[in-house]
Amino acid sequence: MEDERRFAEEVGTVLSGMGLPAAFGKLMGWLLICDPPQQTSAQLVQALGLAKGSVSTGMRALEQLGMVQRVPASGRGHAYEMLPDALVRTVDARRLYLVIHAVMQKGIDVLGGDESAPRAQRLRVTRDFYAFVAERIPQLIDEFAQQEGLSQPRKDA
Amino acid sequence: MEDERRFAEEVGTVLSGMGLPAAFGKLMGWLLICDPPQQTSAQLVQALGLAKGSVSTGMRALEQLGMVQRVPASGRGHAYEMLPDALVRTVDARRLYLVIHAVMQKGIDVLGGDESAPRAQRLRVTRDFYAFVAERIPQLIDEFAQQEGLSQPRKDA
DNA sequence: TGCTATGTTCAGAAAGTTTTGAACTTTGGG
DNA sequence: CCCAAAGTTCAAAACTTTCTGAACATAGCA
Repeated sequence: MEDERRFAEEVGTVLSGMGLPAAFGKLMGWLLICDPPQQTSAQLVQALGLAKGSVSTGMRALEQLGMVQRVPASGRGHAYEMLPDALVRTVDARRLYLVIHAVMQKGIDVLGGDESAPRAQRLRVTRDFYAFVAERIPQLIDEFAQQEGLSQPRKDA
Repeated sequence: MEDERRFAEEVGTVLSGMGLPAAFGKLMGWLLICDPPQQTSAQLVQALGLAKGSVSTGMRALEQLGMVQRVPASGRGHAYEMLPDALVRTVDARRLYLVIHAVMQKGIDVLGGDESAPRAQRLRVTRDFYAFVAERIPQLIDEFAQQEGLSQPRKDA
């Protein structure tokens, strides 16, 4: 019980060290380990000692990342439940790679758009690498999903 | 000239949006596009309008990530030069994946160490996924290096 | 060795982010 | 339709991080 809460705190610390809000990490840690897996906002407030506002904001983020889904709760309102493959989805952040790809292309354009120019080499290698990674990540995830027997978690957004 | 400086600023903004210091991003952007590729601290201070301290700190970080190397400069001191595959190296952040792997294992331990327990499922899938990714990333990088004709950028740290 | 260019450190200022909680809105039961 | 529970928003406070620049250290030339 207390160990589980401590685990949530620890995930909070780790994610915080990666530049994410601690509240976000605590919620994630708790939802990974809590019993039952469905938790209402009120329960999360209680369990983690966070303000209602922080839970609201944090859960919205987790939802938008596709890590958590709402489920009907008895009475009114809803509960949240983390998906089994929640963290798998986060690696599928193709957007990140595509942003870098775009910036590198812009750099090449600044240099006159000549890809073969020696000065453009670093930019070109970087651009191509991120394109390569963005292309490969979905394959990697599929491969894992298959060997693990998960249904494909392909995200379309 | 002015476009190039603007490019550096833009990389600063993008990386800043990813939780990294803006000065770090500006240095990276400038080193990706500058001519000549070798730049002294004084030149970086001048080009980017950063304080000496910020350049010093930022360059130390870029060096430790293996993105930049010191090269002898005429006169005293040294210059920095970004490696062509600098950003390729940053994806090879296996440490990140292994940290998450370790946290998930800890969570399973909190639950009594029984991997087959239903409650441990989310933790187990996550742990295994990060192990999988940590294992595959080097392969992915090698594959890219080969198709691009780069010498292997394997980092041992 | 003295002198200057170069580089680093670090304390405080500036900037930015997260958290909180009170006010507000929404929802659903009776 | 009213009321209470549930959820959201947002401004201000608390906190954290980055940036700056002056003081300090180091290295090489003469």
